Amino acid sequence: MSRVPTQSKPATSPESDETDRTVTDKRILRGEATRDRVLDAAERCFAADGFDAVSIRQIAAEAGVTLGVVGFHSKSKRELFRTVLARRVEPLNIARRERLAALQASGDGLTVHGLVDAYLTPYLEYASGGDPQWRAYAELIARIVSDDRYYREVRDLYDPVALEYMDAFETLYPNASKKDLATLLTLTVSSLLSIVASRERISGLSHEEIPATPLDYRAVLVDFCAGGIERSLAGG
Amino acid sequence: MSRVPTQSKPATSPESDETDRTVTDKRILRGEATRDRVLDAAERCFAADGFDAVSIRQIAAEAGVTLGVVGFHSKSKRELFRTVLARRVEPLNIARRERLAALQASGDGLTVHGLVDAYLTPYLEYASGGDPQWRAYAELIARIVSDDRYYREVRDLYDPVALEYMDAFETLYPNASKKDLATLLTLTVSSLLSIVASRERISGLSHEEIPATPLDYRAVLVDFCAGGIERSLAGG
DNA sequence: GTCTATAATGAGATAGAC
DNA sequence: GTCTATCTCATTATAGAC
Repeated sequence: MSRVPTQSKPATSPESDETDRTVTDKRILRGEATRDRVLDAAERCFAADGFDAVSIRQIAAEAGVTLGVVGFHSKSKRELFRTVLARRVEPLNIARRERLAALQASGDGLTVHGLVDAYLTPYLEYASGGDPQWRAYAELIARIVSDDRYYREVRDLYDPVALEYMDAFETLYPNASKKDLATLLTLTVSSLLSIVASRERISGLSHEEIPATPLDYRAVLVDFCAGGIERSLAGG
Repeated sequence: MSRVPTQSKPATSPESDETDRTVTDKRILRGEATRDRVLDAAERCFAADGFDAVSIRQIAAEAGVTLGVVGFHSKSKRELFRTVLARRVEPLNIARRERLAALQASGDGLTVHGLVDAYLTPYLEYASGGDPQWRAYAELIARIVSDDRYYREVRDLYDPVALEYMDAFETLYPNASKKDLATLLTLTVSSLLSIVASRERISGLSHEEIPATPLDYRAVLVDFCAGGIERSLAGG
């Protein structure tokens, strides 16, 4: 991100210096606001249609800027994609770590059901909250997880916390193999994301209306995953 | 599919008539073989990179034909996609129906575990079998299920059998709501497909090699889904 | 049925005015 | 920082030769 070089201009008076700095600050502020609008628009477009089906022109139109502006804020379409994906990882990771720490502090309270709930709920809450950008991000993640080509770009951002949860599961099932634990955690994540990605299918099969939010599925989803993990690790 | 009009040519002798028909048959044969090569190539390309990322040129190159040939065999890229998706539905549906019928014929043998196994195993077998085109198709389905934009094109082909399984589950849990049954069946399908789509993630999390085939996950997958359904319908 | 050639459109990226 | 204009390249689809 470049800055307007105020230092190179000779300061002839305090006033002019003050004016220059104000102008610069305004430009930077406006630039960051525009940048956010571009990232938000990209997030919505990528979530709705996928990386390959979206053109930079569409994103520019959605953001209300011209093509050149998008080019200024990100060098390539791929970099734009990665920026969109990366900027929301921290809040999710933090929420999951806090819930895990709370469970572990409670000592005997550590259960499969509690672990699954702690891992799934932050995502469900963001996906169901009032921020449409977070909802778009949730849909984007649900879309790319089934595509190794794109998931490789965020894997390193999400796997550390997933491994911490795997360790917690291992304290409950010390004899379980790493492979089974990794498989079951992956199935849990897939189930979580399919709640966001496949709500249309659910309502199609049940011939009922789509419930309002992914959070409405929390109970059945957590029961499904926790019950599945326990049954599988109990040995059929 | 057009045919070369042999009737418009005057038949001067039995021999020439015979020759004409032989030539025609050969042309048709060659055309169908080419058509299959195009569909196979499209199947592999769509499975590997997704609909939007693949160009018709790539498909033509993969099939070893020119651009015009692909255009001759399917009017548009989208029609080609739909043809690829539709041509393998029947064998899968038949296999699932046969297994369901066998379970129901066994009377008391009907269990959640049995139903889940019957629904999941045909796909796992095709995805793990010797035919690379079936493996590509399995990957393609796993890719598009998380994308309503494409899944709508095959939904009507798969949902009838899914509804038959839902009915079977309902005989085991008469009090369960349609919505819960649809949710749990959707979670089961998502789990199944993620075994094909997320094997790289599983091996990444477990720091082990990727097992040879999706069928290797059959036991843990069926236990997970069956245990999850039972736990969820038991009410937490 | 297959191929070559091309039309028509849209893509990503960037240089330069403001 | 933003915008206009354009370069370069790839795309889908199709018309017409063989």
